[in-house]
Amino acid sequence: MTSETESAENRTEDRSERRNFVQQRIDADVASGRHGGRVHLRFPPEPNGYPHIGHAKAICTNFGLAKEYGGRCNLRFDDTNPSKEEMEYVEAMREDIRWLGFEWDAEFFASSYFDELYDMAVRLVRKGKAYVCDLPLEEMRRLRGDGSRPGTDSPFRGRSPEENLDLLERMKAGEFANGEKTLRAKIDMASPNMNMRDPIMYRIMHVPHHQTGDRWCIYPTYDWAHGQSDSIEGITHSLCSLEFENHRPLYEWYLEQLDIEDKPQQIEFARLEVAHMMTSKRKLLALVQEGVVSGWDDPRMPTLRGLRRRGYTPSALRDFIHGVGLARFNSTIDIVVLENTLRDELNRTAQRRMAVLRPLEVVIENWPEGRVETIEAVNNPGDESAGTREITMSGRVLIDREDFELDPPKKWFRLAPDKEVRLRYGYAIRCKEVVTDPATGEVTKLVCTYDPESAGGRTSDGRKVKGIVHWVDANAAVRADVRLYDHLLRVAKVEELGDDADWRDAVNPQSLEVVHGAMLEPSLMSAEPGATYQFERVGYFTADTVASKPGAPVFHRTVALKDTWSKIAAKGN
RNA sequence: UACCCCGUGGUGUAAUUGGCAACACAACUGGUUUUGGUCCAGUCAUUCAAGGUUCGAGUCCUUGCGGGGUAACCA
Repeated sequence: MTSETESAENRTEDRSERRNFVQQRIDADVASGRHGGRVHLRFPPEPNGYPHIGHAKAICTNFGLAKEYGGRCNLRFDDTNPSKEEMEYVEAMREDIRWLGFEWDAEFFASSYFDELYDMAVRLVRKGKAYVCDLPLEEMRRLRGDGSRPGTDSPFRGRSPEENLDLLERMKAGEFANGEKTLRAKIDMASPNMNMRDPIMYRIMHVPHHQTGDRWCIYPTYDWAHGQSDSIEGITHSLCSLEFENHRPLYEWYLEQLDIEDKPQQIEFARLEVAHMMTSKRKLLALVQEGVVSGWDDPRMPTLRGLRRRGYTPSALRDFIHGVGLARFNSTIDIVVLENTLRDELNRTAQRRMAVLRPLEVVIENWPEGRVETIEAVNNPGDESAGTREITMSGRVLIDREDFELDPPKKWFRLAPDKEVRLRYGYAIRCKEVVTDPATGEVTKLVCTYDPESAGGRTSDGRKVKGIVHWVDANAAVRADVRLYDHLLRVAKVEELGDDADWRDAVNPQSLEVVHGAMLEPSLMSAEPGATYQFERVGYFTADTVASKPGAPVFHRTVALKDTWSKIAAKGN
């Protein structure tokens, strides 16, 4: 039983019940035979940054939908602006898509179509539907007007197709400087839709391109490239985010002018926004550059490599995205939903271990001198096939400082003076004496007794021991650093701080806490980097793939366990 | 300001297209439990507002209110 198959099954099951608006559209098209009944999608990232959780939504949606309909999905790098793009990001994207569990049917670059796109532009020029404009940036902006005022025709709008053709060729040949001329579609300067006010198709950029080198010095804009690229690839449904809504008429206009028959359909849906996460490339870059995080793969980052290193699994991410659904409404989902999806999976799959983050020594005074007992511990109570392991117990154990209170609050059923708790898998112990440092008042040691009849969950007289604490054998435990991560943002959204606040104030200054000298069950020493365990009663922890050394893993908290006690404590006090 | 899109529990999505408002998470109650975890049971909305059409409206129409997007030679 892998989580892979399980989540796939869930999806199929859901298919008959809940259909989002995109599925409903595709259902209708398949039924009516539009596009010949084909479903062909594409995922079109611009290679200008590391993929993050937002990309995961688009990836899962496009590849997932294609799979669901038995259709195809291409990977297409939307590389029309070489000044922002790099091969590094192309590689990262490929890697992360595969990690998420998807494979593209074909890979393309928008730049592969530069020749065809140019020929199409020539056709539009010949038809009198495009012209070369000499207006400088500022002037063009002024003449475009704004929402309440119609624009004014460019003085170059009336150039003849012959003149335009000549100028376009010379633009392509590199005769002009950056910004000196543009190719514009001739549509309607009075359109209420700004995108239709003679939008730019080509701009001059004397910049080398990671795919085409210095072959081109004019580059198509997104609008001019996108629909045509879709059409060339035979895309049926072109999914994009909501902010492209106003571009749809232009998308369709170009296809119409080019007499394209089986037109791909642009469908917009809302981006994913997760509270306490940040997906602005600019801001993430700043965090990396300013050393706030250790890199793009820092386990606090919302990047797919950050989440991967943190211990997120592809299936948990897919399940999360699937659960969020698709809509045309901008919403923010709470990060606890993401965390819960992960916990849900890890609860089923992660082996249990014991680890004490902040050790407190417990001496068991009636434990027979020198005796070491071997105890069999279950690896996963919900999965018998996970088997068992052996741990040892001696007269000196370590428990977590959080599990002892000198003056316990109400409903406390952990350890306290003269109170009894059970050591998980081990014996019940009672606290007889508390040793404190006379200088600081800090508790340094507890002296306890144990009930020799209390192995295996019972007690000598049948009394109930409500509290159970995790522990390690002081003589066998191994020392390690453990990193505790918290949300990168201390507020749900950066915008909460107000318009003139510095977004850096939204960053949680305590997103990382390093715990030195945690004591772990010895079996954890052989943990493979990337392996995730549940530290019982504490949370899920992953052996860090970067910081771990052979035989000396460094663990970090992937996600904490649900903590009911903190709620009770908060209410009761 | 103009144009476009969108308003369903605390959150994210459903509602057989005009027919008993459903699912998940969160929260709260209780039960089980050698993890205060898991698991189980239960509780939690007259669908932004007003009006209209209709036997019947979350769904259609009008107006208002609220939120978002756009007004780059970015995508």
